[in-house]
Amino acid sequence: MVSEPARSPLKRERVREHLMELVESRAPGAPIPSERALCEQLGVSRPTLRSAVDELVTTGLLVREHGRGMFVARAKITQELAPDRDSHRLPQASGTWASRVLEFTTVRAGARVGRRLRISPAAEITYIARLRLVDDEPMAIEYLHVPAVLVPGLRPADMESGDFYDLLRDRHGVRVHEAVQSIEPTVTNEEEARLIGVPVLSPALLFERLTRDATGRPVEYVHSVYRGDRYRIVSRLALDDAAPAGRARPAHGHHPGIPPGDLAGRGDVPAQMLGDVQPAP
Amino acid sequence: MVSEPARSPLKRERVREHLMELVESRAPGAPIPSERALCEQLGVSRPTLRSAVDELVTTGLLVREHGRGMFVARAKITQELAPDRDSHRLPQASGTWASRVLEFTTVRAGARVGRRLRISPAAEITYIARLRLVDDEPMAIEYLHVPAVLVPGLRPADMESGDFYDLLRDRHGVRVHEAVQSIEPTVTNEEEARLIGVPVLSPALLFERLTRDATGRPVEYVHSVYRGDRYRIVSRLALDDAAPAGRARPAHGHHPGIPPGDLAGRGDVPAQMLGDVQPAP
DNA sequence: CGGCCCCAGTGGTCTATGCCACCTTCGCTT
DNA sequence: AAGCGAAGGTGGCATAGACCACTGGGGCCG
Repeated sequence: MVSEPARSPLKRERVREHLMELVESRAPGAPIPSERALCEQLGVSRPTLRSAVDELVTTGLLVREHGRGMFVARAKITQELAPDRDSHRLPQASGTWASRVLEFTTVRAGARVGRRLRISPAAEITYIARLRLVDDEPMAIEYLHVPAVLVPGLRPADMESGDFYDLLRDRHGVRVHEAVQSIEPTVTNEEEARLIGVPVLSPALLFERLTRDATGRPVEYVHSVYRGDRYRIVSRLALDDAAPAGRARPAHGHHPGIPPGDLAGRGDVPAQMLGDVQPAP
Repeated sequence: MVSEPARSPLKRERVREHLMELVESRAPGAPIPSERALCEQLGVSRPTLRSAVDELVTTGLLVREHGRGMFVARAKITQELAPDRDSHRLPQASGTWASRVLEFTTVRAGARVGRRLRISPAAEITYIARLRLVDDEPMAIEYLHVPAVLVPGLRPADMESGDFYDLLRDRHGVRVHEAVQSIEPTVTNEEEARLIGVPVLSPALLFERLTRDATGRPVEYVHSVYRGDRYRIVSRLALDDAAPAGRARPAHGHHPGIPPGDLAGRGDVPAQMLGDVQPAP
């Protein structure tokens, strides 16, 4: 990550070095030469130049604007390891949350979603994509998949206000009971980046959730992407041996980020998660 | 991301969809056809095919092996998020965990760590960097910072086996009580990528944790990076209205990934996190 | 003068192609 | 039988060129 004057046999590396110096010599927001001009200056092809630029865009040093040019990034999007971050952002639950429906259709479930919802791939589902906003700024994209038979007459406007689970209960007689949710890191693709307003390949959190009613019937499959530069999860962990009476002590291994002791590991984890069974051959 | 039978004008999109179904129809670790074969099958050029594969690789669905081929990624290690209900059975982390100490020194705390641990920047801390392995494969890097006065005589070997919190209690008389932990997405830098064996800029989870004893005194500040392609967090959520008597119903907003209803914007979350107080200007 | 359109320049996508580095395998050599 | 080495397949890197989509401004036309 640091200097290293050693020249790499990779042209990309050399180009990247040049670009970084170019960035540092300019003020934030300043334009840099066009791709074609840089290609000629550096004697490389455009795909090579672009691939080098891609890296700098990912790390947040450069921004591209279609039809306008490339510019030195205004502020660091993603901070590198050492979190000197002066700005520990506001608590997650703060701000005013709102939704904007991007898409609302009834389509066939298809193989993947059908498997998760335990319905036929040909069965119809209500598919809803909505943007989640906090104080009018995009925070996440949510893709909902609900078996169509469960929510007859559902309208897009229903998804822009109020609580969906309340709606399910009060108007469709469906009471959500439990959910299994997975959280993993990812990076944004083009569509996600555009919708939540961050560069492509920015860090993000990917949530997947399968919700069931009391009978165990899947009622919704949700897939959502939260921008990583504005969202984080905070948890308080009780580690005490002498826990408040009557409450089981959560062992270390129960918390993400606190692996079990070296000899403790073994594992049969729930083989099926989110209903996506993958029978080994 | 999911479903959406709508065809995109982008070939990459179409190719990606094909690849995803191909991945899901195979067991983890199974090989998929070669790049050149897939190009012919799908009628696209190799750069296009490769660009689509790139997305799935950074997403963690596919892995490439130079000279061997492409394979469906293995399942992720999963851990359960702090269970708000009594944690039932099931071990929360799979695999056999081990550690390898990379660095073990005593240094001055410095401004950043000193602030978090509530000690003088000039005070000495024991700094430990260790690699966390699961089934002998690198899973995470952990950077521990502990006030040196708390752990006199601690040796590197102590950090390679057994539970650190047990060690603190039994040998140093320090009983950890609670911790505040934040989880956020990031991407690997050069060093991290090298240590945990993933490409640079791969998705990863960044944990930060401040642990305190019963008196509220900070005893450890941990900063760790988990590879995103092999690790995820899974949580079971109880959403029932009619919750078991006497237990508060977890409101939606309390779960990451389930934002509060549109009008609900509330927010009581610890204003200060990880001891890094930053009064808003 | 005002509004519209067109056009040049920019990034975005895709193709076709070549060569290199790496891994596996299989047959030849010792 | 054991070892070695060449061949063929795989992913990795880079090229040159074409066309599309978007932006902004300047010139044309009303």
